[in-house]
Amino acid sequence: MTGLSADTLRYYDKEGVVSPKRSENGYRQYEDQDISFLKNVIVMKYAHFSLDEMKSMEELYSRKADANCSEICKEMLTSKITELRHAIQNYQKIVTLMEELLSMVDGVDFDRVHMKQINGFISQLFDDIRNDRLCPHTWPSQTNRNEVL
Amino acid sequence: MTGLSADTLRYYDKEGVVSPKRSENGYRQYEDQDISFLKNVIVMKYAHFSLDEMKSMEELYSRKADANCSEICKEMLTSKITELRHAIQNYQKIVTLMEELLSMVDGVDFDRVHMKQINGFISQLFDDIRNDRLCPHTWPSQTNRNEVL
DNA sequence: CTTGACATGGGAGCTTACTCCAATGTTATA
DNA sequence: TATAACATTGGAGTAAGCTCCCATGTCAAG
Repeated sequence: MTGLSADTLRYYDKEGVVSPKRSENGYRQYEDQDISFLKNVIVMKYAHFSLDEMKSMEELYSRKADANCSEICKEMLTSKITELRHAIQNYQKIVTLMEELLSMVDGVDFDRVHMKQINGFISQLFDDIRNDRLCPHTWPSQTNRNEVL
Repeated sequence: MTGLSADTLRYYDKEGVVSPKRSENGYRQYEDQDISFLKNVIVMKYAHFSLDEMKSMEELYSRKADANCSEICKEMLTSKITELRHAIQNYQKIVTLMEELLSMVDGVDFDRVHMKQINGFISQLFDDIRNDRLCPHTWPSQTNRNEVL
């Protein structure tokens, strides 16, 4: 129904992302709500949500929450929306960049001036990306052993 | 200059993504071209290119290639462009979905009819995503031990 | 000439998200 | 009732992409 493997479903259960009810014999019983959330999991996975983020979304779907979800959940949603909006804008620029590069290699003439323009465009895009403070996978985690002392 | 750690640069060198010239003493010398490509690496990383994909892009920047890159490189670029275009469309829908969910939890009334609509929207989006054949990270790799026999 | 702050490679370890295997339990069908 | 086809758990292994540690090597400044 979702295209996920049995192992993956067991893993999601173990991690607390989707924990369906169990029947008498201990078998997992996925209800409509679970299936619906699993589809949302796949959608979120597509948008590179982490399992932890999905876990916080699970509140919204679980029987526990009636109308509200925790601050953590709301903050996650808000920052994800911002992140995705930035991503859309940057992806559009990246498409332009990739098309430029492709047209360049398809064309007969490899133009150094053209290449310089492209490099300028990359620098610009690089700065845009660096200036969002919302792209966890792009910049290294700040553990930084050098700052220990 | 790029925000990447020394360890990461060494790793990229080892993996053949960016292999700068070495000076007499064996130290890595990053030239303008290398810096430029490293910025592109970060841009590509933002768009979830794998290191292997970046490696194939490296052809375009290396002194080896003058005007053309291999078929593999072109195909990669073409399919990445398509993938990103789909991603943009789906991300837009996901933003809408997340905004719906957020407004729902912020509102006073948690509406089961509303939730049904949202679930319908998720199913639709789920099908859209499933129907692109270009989302490697979303669907499980088809190793499938059951098909061995 | 020593000291300290860099660089090097090799290799171990970490995180995320699975994926597989083995031992065992449950259940529908011949 | 035996057997096959499912389910369960625990735990090990995998791949990507780093991240850290360590023993050495290089080099500029005091």
